[in-house]
Amino acid sequence: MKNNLSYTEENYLKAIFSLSKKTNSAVSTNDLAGKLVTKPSSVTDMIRKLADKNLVDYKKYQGVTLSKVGKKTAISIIRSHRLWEVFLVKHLSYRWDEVHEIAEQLEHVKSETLIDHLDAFLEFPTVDPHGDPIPDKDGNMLTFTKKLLSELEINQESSIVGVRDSSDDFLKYLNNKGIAIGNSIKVVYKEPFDKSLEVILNKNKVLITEEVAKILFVKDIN
Amino acid sequence: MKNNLSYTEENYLKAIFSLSKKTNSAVSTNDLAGKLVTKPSSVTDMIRKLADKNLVDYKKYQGVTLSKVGKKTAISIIRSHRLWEVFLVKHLSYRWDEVHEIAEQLEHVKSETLIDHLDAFLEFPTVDPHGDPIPDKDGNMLTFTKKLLSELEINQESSIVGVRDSSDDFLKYLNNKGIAIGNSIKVVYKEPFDKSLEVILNKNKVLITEEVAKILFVKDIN
DNA sequence: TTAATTTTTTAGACTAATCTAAAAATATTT
DNA sequence: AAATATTTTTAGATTAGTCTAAAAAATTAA
Repeated sequence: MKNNLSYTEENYLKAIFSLSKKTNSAVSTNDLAGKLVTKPSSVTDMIRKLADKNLVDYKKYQGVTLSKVGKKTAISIIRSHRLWEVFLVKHLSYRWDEVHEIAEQLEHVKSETLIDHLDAFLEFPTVDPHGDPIPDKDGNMLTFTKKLLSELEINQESSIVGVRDSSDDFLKYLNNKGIAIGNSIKVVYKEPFDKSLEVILNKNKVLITEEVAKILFVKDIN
Repeated sequence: MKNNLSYTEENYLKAIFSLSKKTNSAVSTNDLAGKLVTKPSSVTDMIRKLADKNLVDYKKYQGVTLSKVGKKTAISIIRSHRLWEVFLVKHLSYRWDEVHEIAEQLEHVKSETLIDHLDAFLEFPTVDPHGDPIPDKDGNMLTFTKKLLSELEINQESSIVGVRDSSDDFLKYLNNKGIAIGNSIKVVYKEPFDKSLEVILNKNKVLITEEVAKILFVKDIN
């Protein structure tokens, strides 16, 4: 039960989790090296080590998948990361585009109880400041398919869950328009000519350009 | 200005700081090895490295002292540690005897701004849950000489700043008697026979045994 | 002030995580 | 299916932090 993984091992598990989520299959050595900004040979070494610890399943040249324990571990690190992000934004007045790097460090703090205490203090949030779901202590989390606003069907009730990229200018734009994560949004008309969208945002009719619609993530409601 | 020290280097600086505080002179290789639970040869190696980075002053066989930069760094780590302890006790409902280990990890999280944000969130506390002073962002902190209650002179107004050792039983005892950090305390009579103390604690007369008086830390007021 | 003891340093080795360069396996093209 | 290209693994080296064992310096005792 006592894991005691190194900072590095934990980051590998997270990376494997996130890559296998996308492709839904075994993760290649090369992709992992890309994600972790390291060399494929280093990845092979580390995967071996993780396989020895039964955290991943691995056969030479076949890529790697998380074992049950490995997946559980990865999810608990993601939980930690996202809860810390909530803390930083909600209580330490960071903006959600500033917190990733700090949470990358905080997520590795080892304690049997810390994250559950933090969770309670934050009143059991279910999404982080980027709109990503936070696993609960058993590893369950909301599943929704995040898509770009530009891909949303007409009249589909949905809500804003995040942004793809976050320049300062874009954040100011969102602020100006009163757009925030959690807002309800529905496309009522797509202008064919310039692909701009007429949307109902928090009960107000607003015009959104294609450029913006390709940065905002939304999810369908129910 | 950009330090970027390793976890280990930071712990050496902290250890040197705390040992030189006590003896007020250069710290010996052996003492450092004892404090850090490592071998003297390892200490020599690391001190070399810290000396190369101008964090300590070191001459072979002469022990080591912190440089100006080294001292500043050590104090900022201590600041971080103690602020995190306040957070854990005040907001995550840990007891003050449970937080050290977690704070040992949190103190090493690197960010230009994190600790100042945390400080503001906690409303600029000046002492940690053990009663130790918290340096402000410029490194200044309250200085007081912590002593055992058993060493306190008759009629000296003082306050409780911490405990030396913290068993569960002792914490329960403190709870029972309504004794907490920050309470005002004054010895009005020392019984020569059993060395028990008659004290005024928060305006109430209380009897304290020698055993207890040797666990409680107090400081003189003004 | 020598001799014995203790402290500190040096030399050489180990582990974790990484790297480069080369070899082996797999995948893609023709 | 053979040739070519790509991916993955292996082999051997490097760095940080540690270790043991032995040598050197400093301290204490006789």
